[in-house]
Amino acid sequence: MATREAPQWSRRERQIMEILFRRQKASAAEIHEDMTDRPSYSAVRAHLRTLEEKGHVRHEAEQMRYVYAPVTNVGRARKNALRHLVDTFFAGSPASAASALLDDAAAKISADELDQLAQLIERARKDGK
Amino acid sequence: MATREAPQWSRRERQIMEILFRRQKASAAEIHEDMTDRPSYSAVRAHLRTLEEKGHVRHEAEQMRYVYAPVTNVGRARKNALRHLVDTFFAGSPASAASALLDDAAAKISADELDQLAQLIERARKDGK
DNA sequence: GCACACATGCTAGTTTTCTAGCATGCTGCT
DNA sequence: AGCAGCATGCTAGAAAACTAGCATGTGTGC
Repeated sequence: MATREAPQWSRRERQIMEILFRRQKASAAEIHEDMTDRPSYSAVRAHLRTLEEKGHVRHEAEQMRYVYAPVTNVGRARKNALRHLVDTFFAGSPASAASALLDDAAAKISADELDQLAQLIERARKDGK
Repeated sequence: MATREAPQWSRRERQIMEILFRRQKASAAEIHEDMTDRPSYSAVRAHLRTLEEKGHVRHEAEQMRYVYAPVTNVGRARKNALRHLVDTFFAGSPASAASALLDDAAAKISADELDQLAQLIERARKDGK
């Protein structure tokens, strides 16, 4: 178990997909701007085209330009990403991952958010019983 | 802000690095076995060699064979990976990520772990004040 | 000593990824 | 109409990734 599959995307494709996941949708120009390590605009468009051919991305025409979005449901992608990260870095334990999250960024979590998390834990406790 | 850089590793390299992060260290043969989508053993070794040249991996001789390990401190890699995931999928909010973690896998978190998490939250609350 | 098992070093070819540039079409302005 | 600005479609070449196979070295058992 826990064997690894080759990532489905190439370097650039992955970079583009992540931008799309973050922005939900974006034009080729926006994606291009979002990259530090910027290839030509043309190259980005070409990648979008191949991503579309492979079925990872779709586009809509929005007043004269295309706006791209991931085909995969974002929630599902999120879960996959989480699971993958938990597997590779936290020996499959979501609890360790959560605790790393809390630990590292404690300062940045608001009181409200802490309350919400506490509630979640409370609920999990009850479900578990 | 939140611009994206091209991933530092190629497909295969990434796959290999993740196996190494998960196992901490492994021989070429072990890495090879860990892949579903298996290239030749030789190819794996070649990748390890280039990863080593690029400084991502180091090896030690351990009774006649090489055992490879990531050069990056695993803790640091973990944090990077978390930050990256939080940025791309949770709009930079560690709290949302943590809550997704708890939510999704609630069933799998033991009572003890829940207690620990609750403690962490408690502590974060106090620090915040 | 010799063959076998199993390890690494290296090289060269194939495949995929990545890229730029040009052709083209549409819109709005003068 | 003619032109500028900005969009897409496409193609072909460059660069990087990926791979296999052979050469080689070193212990182990017969």
